[in-house]
Amino acid sequence: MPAAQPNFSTRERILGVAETLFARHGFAGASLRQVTAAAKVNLAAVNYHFGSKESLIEEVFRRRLDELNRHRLAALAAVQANPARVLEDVLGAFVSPALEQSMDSAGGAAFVRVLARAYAEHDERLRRFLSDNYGHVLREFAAAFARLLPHLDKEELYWRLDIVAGALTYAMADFGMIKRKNDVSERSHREQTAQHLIRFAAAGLRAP
Amino acid sequence: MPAAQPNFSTRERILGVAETLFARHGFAGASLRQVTAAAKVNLAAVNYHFGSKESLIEEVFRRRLDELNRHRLAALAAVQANPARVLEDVLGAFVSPALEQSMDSAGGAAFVRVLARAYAEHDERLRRFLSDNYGHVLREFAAAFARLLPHLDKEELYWRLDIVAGALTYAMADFGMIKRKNDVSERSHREQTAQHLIRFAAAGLRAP
DNA sequence: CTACCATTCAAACGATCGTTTGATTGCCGG
DNA sequence: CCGGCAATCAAACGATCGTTTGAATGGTAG
Repeated sequence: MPAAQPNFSTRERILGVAETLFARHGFAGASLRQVTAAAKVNLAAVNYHFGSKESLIEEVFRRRLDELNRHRLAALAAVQANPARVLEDVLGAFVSPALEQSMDSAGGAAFVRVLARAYAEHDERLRRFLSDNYGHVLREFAAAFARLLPHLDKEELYWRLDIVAGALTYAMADFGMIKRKNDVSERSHREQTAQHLIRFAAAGLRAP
Repeated sequence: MPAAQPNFSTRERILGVAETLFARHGFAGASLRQVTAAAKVNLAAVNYHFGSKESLIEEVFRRRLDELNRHRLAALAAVQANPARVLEDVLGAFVSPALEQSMDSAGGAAFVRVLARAYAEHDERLRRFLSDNYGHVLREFAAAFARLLPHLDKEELYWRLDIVAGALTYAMADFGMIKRKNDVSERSHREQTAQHLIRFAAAGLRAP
């Protein structure tokens, strides 16, 4: 059960707990009663502060995506400034901010899982929301990859980026079989994940 | 809305529609009332034929997994018989049966999505069920990969296979952004997906 | 102190959930 | 022709869902 952080405001406690429970049980599977009970707030607080469950879901995304997008674009800009940049640098600019976010905040690790779940939901409304708030970042990265992979035509590049996105989402969300061992810290486990991902994806993208 | 195939038995109609709706809305998101209405059967038929919703979910898996596992192991055995086999052959033995299954049957395409959803669900009971009915196949493939990738130690290999599994699941479930164009048949779209996947994964696995 | 306003609260709303019941159907062996 | 049995059916069960209501609370500006 997710911790209810007593020092935080009602609104923030709801967001934090909702993030964790959505990650664990899905959007349909986690009820507002479970969320408010774990957050130690009144049931009606969700509709008072957010209007509806759907708006709460969107707010869970917006809170983290704003920050994540900013960091990703900044990291990409820093990489682009280096004329000697390689594929691994651009991949790192995409992965590292997600990695850092999942360390900083208590629920950050859960958010990566929530993001992965959103992909699994074919809900049209949710996909549109993500596309609106996320699409321009993906497009900038696609352009950066295109410049480093001139041997791939546009269609081939899109195919591969789609695969990369899937692999990234999956691995960062810990959907796979690999379990973190007890003698490895959460931090170094995620760092290892990112490192393996980047190496793998770079090789896949470079394939003739 | 999924088609209710009038010629099939009540039991089979339920399984087919459930597969489609679970793929589209998730296990918690698709209700038995939606399933039975679309299948044009009585609501009580689910509990009569399957006992519970959870048992229905398991039966949706069992029906296709039995066949899929058989075909994958057969394809792997065929590949292993060839001394000149390469990485792409083993990857093909894993991907092709899923590809063919998604063509043969009406709901086969949906099943790949259901399988991907199951990974996103962190439900312990469901993961155990999948591990029991699926684990030995994954282990056989892991051994086959290990023989072809002697430069990777055991841990490194597991990391990469985990990434490959994620990429495969994601891409085959069409979770990504790439949309099938109208002038491309469903069949050739999935064949293209598989082909790109295999090429990408082979390069990623071969990375030094 | 009082009046206000944002917030919290217990309680209830109607809808929908998975499941169960008991009657009804229709086929099939004797 | 009839008894039995698997299958289907309408209806209802209690539980839980997201949401709404109206009163209680508590701090703050006038």
